[in-house]
Amino acid sequence: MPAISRPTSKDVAQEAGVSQSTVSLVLGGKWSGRVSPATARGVRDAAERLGYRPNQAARNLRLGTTRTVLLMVPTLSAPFFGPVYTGAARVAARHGFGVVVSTWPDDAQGPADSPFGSAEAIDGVLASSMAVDALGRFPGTPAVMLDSGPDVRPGAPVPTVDFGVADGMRAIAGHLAGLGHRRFGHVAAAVDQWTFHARAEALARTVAALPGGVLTRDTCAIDVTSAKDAALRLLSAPDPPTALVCDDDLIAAGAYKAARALGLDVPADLSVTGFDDVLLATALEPELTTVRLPAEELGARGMTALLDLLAGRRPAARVLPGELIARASTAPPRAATKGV
Amino acid sequence: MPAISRPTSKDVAQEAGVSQSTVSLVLGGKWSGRVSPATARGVRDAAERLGYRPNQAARNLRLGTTRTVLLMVPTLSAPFFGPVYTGAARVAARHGFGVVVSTWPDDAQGPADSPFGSAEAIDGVLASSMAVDALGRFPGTPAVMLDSGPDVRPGAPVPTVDFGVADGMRAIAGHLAGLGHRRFGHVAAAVDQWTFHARAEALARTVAALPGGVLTRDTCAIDVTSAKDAALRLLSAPDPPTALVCDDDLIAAGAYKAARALGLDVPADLSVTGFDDVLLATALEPELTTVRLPAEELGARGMTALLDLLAGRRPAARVLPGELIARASTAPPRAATKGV
DNA sequence: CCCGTCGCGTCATACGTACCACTTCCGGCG
DNA sequence: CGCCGGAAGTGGTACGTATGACGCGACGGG
Repeated sequence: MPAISRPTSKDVAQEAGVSQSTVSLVLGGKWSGRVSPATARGVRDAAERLGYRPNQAARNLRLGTTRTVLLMVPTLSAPFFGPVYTGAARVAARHGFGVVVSTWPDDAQGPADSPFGSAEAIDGVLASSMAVDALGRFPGTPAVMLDSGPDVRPGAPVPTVDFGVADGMRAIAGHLAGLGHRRFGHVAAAVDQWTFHARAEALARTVAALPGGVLTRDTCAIDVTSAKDAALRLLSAPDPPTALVCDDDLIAAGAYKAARALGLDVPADLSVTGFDDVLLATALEPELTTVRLPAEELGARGMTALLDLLAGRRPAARVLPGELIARASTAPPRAATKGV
Repeated sequence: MPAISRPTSKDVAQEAGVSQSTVSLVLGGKWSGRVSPATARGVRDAAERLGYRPNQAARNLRLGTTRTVLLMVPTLSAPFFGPVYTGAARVAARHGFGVVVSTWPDDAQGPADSPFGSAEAIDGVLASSMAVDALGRFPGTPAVMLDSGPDVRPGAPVPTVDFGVADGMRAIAGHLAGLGHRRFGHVAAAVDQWTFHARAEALARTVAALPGGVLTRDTCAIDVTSAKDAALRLLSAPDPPTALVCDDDLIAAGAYKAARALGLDVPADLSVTGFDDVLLATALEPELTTVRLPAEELGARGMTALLDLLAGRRPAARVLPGELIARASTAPPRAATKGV
């Protein structure tokens, strides 16, 4: 299999009857006063005729830059990170940058020294907080953290783009409190990440500030069955909560299952809320009240910050507000309804 | 901002007191009888001390290969393609290859007209059928198609890895027929792709071969509300179907909503089936009977085929069987139950 | 008539790596 | 003693591109 070698700029030069330098000038676009329009057209035609595509490796070597950034996320199998990629890739493409994705620790196999294969020709790194530990693999590379909280790496400050999850959680709690709920159950993700700690703390503070507010709490993995079990534990306590606040839409799906298993109707007997507003939220019955986190914009903003950093500008830290989406899974508690 | 230049193999050579050639030999691993163990250790130590990382661009240029393949999918925001990536990346990493993702037509921007557009340094392309049209952007590049059907590109044969969707659909129809269903409604995706054509044809043939079998059909986009509308149309016909066969799990979620809107219980009044077995299938209530398509294995097999192709081996076409997953959304029809 | 200038291009080089061809050292054998 | 051969390592070059430093003819002013 003789790998057919693609035409080089030298071939184009020969075809057009000019020198390789001229080809480079013309195709590089900076020939304003150096090449006559006629010659430029000839070069373009020759390139077209031969189907010339510049060799990226040579260009990268010459320029010392790859115009490629690495997006590090824990997984693409979860519904949340696809849109993050989409937003990041859109902004990158607009600036002529490419994006390579690395999932970590999903890719924990292969040569242990580099789970990233040959993708190390990188100008910068955009890393989700869940992949923060892998940042050390790229010392000296400009980086931006996503959703990691404001206090990551106090020694070596790294720009961050975060969600306003605390505000989002306060909005949820306020919404439920406004409906008359006082007994809250928190089905929390057992994941040691800033975003979940922030959610838990915001909920706890809001409930504590509510006259008569009571909060119970249980934890689970981010999957349906584990969430169902945790919800069952909360609901089988004496004086069970009238509203389950879930850290995540998928966890809320587990809460639905728990309610169904106990013969409770959502939302008449039990209000349930999620977080993130992934596709699932509108596929469930009833549709889920949740907080929309603009994942695509997170990727876009993060990429913008990273490109700023690469251009020598200092990016501003940025917080993207979450938005309460009130759907059909929340309603006044039975007791309150009776009370009125 | 003086971009701090990383150490090169020349720096390592100086540090170790040897020539650059020797550094290359040692770090390249092919020094079996050419370099003394003592020298090799010295080189390794020096490299470690300086934190040397080889420059990928230079290596790519020298070797004429990038050890990187492009995965082209329509989007990462849909739940199906994340696992495809995961499987592909796992196999690639095991062989020292990296994967870059391109979503298309999601990324429909960029200076595509210029030959200096964002041309990627790529050894091969792994393309989902939904992105088949973009293959033309990489002429002469080895490629493997995923889920495109056996007859794509008759002129220039391209290896393919497909799902056995026809068998999967026959399994669904057989399962429903075995429960006693005779009146089927097909909520079909209005997408012009082989996989959906194959599903429709397999279902039509199976129902036609069933004594007393009746099939009605309506189409929708792949989203919940559009699917709900299509399902409502099918269910509001005279003599409505007792089972809705959906092209996709998300469409099945729409069918659930239609059933609920009409006051029908799933599965007592209406059986519903999906396709793909994405995360959603077990989050719904009742859990969805569907066909599991091993998406991760599709990516893995496709990558294996592509690496074979790159190595000069001729990959065998491969079909991955779908597996019927009978859950709680299917049951005998009311009429049949009464009949017994 | 000569020299500066300008428009149009070309020469040469460097980026960092891998690898072929070559040299040097040195012990052993005829 | 001379020669051979293997071990150990080095010199040099090429990959394809971008770009600063030049060449060169023509034109025009002094």
